[in-house]
Amino acid sequence: MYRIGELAKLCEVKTDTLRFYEKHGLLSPLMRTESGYRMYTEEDAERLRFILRAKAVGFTLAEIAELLSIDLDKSNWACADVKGMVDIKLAQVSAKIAELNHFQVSLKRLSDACCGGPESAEHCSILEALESNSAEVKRENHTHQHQNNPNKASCKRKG
Amino acid sequence: MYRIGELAKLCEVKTDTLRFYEKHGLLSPLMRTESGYRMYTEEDAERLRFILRAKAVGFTLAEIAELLSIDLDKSNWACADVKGMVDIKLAQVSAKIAELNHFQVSLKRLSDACCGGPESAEHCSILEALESNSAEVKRENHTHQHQNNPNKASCKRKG
DNA sequence: CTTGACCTTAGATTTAACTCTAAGGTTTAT
DNA sequence: ATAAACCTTAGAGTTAAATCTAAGGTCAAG
Repeated sequence: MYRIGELAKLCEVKTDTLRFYEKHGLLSPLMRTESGYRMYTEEDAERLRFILRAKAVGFTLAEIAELLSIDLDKSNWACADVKGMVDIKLAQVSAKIAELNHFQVSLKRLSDACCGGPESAEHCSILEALESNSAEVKRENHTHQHQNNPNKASCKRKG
Repeated sequence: MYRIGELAKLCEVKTDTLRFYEKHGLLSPLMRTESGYRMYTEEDAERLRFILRAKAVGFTLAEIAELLSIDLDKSNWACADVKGMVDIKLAQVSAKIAELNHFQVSLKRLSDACCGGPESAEHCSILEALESNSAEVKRENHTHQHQNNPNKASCKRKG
């Protein structure tokens, strides 16, 4: 039997989080001491680990609540139901990755076009790309290069 | 000159969004009609497009506000400053992608281990994986296969 | 002159998952 | 017996970016 702080430490979460999970119906200790302290059993700890594992693969708490209720009533559910949830989540995750890949490609293109030097941003390719409609990002061509920093890669490049 | 609804339609955002951007200092039309209607200039429209382009590469509104203020005062900023912001965002995006890739791999593994059929979830590999500590996901081996659905791929696989 | 589409404001609500605060009761170690 | 470390509750705050609501003013057409 664990007190809330003990279970929290054991599973590396905050006590706040355990109370939050209780308030949202994910994990409610069956027992309380006379003075009202929550007492968690090993079974409660297992349930918490289930929650944390499900979180670790990307499920939201609402989805985890559903998974938990299925888990407690397995015989009335089919593999198709469970796999369905996983596959929906997989599709969501893949969609988010696709969006972020888009961001990543665009950001990389912006970053690569900019010299990143001490030159004034007056001709910064990044700002120009954000100002203009074009999908393409133009390389900088600083007409007034700084005399200092001779070791820095020049922003003048062919193209 | 555009009224708020016109600019909103032009740029495919809601009027609420434009008022929200104004409240947060991103886009404030210089003019109002006598009756108080916002009147946006072409310059305002360009500024909105800047905002939308920056959003499209993943910047938050707070970051976009910073980019806009740099853009209005370019000569006092260096390329390094601008590129720095892009590179920080790139790192954040890459980190998020890495996390989601982790989710994706785990979910795929869970999905692949489950037959997804009408079999009872009592021996569902996905639930078992969430219940147990092991990183590995075991394939299902339904001892009581359903007699119907003979066309469905069997959950019995070697391994 | 009235209907409908548009505009104004301030402020509340949404989503997700906590995180924190205040005010107080309990347990344990010294 | 008292201080430290723990626990309780209800409820507010956080983050981001809108989105919605209520109550009302403006404008063009018929």
